[in-house]
Amino acid sequence: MPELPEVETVRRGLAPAMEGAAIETVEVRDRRLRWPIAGDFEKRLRGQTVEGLGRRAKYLLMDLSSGDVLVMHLGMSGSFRIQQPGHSGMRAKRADPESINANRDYGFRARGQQAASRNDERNDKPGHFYHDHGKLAAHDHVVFGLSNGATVIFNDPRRFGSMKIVPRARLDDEPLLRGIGPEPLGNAFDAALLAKACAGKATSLKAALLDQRVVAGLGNIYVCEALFRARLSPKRRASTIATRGGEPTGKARALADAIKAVLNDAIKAGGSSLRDHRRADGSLGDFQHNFLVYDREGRPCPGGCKGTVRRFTQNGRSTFWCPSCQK
DNA sequence: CGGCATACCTGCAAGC
DNA sequence: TGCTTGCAGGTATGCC
Repeated sequence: MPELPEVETVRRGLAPAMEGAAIETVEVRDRRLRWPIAGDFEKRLRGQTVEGLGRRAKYLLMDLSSGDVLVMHLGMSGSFRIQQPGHSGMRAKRADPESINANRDYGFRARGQQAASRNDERNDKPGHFYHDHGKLAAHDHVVFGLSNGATVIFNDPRRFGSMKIVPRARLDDEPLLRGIGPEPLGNAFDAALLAKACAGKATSLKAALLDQRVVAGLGNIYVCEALFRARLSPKRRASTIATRGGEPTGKARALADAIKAVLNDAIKAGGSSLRDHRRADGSLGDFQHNFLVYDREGRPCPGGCKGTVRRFTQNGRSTFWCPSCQK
């Protein structure tokens, strides 16, 4: 699912619910993510206050009062949702967006109702919120119960996502993050930096932009979209947008501008919802309606050039483009 | 080292 | 209807 705009949307959705709250309970229901969740995971999180929620490339970084950072990746199918006290965790069907909040129940357990898990028992008394573990769905792998009553749930059908705890002081040495290129929405990113990263690269522009060492956070959708906006061919050698010294050409400027614009537009729309990506509050992102070429094979070129959007496989993944105006 | 294929995993749609 | 096939938003790993 998620590229930079979707991860940023998730971050913005989770931050208000998590920052300043303590993690009271951690339930790992399936440790088999991309790598097994470490054995001390729960112990290192329990009791910690969430000091901040950041993002680097497609990673979410949860800063904890212990000095640890929880480094999380959504893989292809990961998502978070928040259950607030007083709301059920039922998710609306896509065809029925109005029902998102329709299925309420009480955040206080009715008398005689069984606690759903041992984690609930400590809060299972009148006047205390319980963490609503009773509404968990398939592929809900990690459940955080917060001191403010909210429950934050990580769901990931394909289990390509990951969670790893790293001491903040060693974040710079973390292999998952080390070597990642510039943040495309950061101040440092510009045509010169992009040109330098592409200089000398024999591979295609498409492959170069997918390489997280060149630019952070782009994936298949936004690479296709940025290349279209810049009218550059995905097949072009990456080195051809820089001069020999790594100096930017006009093409590098166009591409850097296109990358920033498409990411900003997508974040503004709350990301793209292809299969079931949602914001953490359950609402859908809208940007998929603004795709110009991605998943639009056979349609007329949206640039009005009389060409047709085509699709071909490049490095094992679908590329969508307009061969008549992307050069 | 750079560039490329492969592997990991589930769900869904299309085709037979 | 039910089966098979291919494809999906990512990235670490291993091979040349």
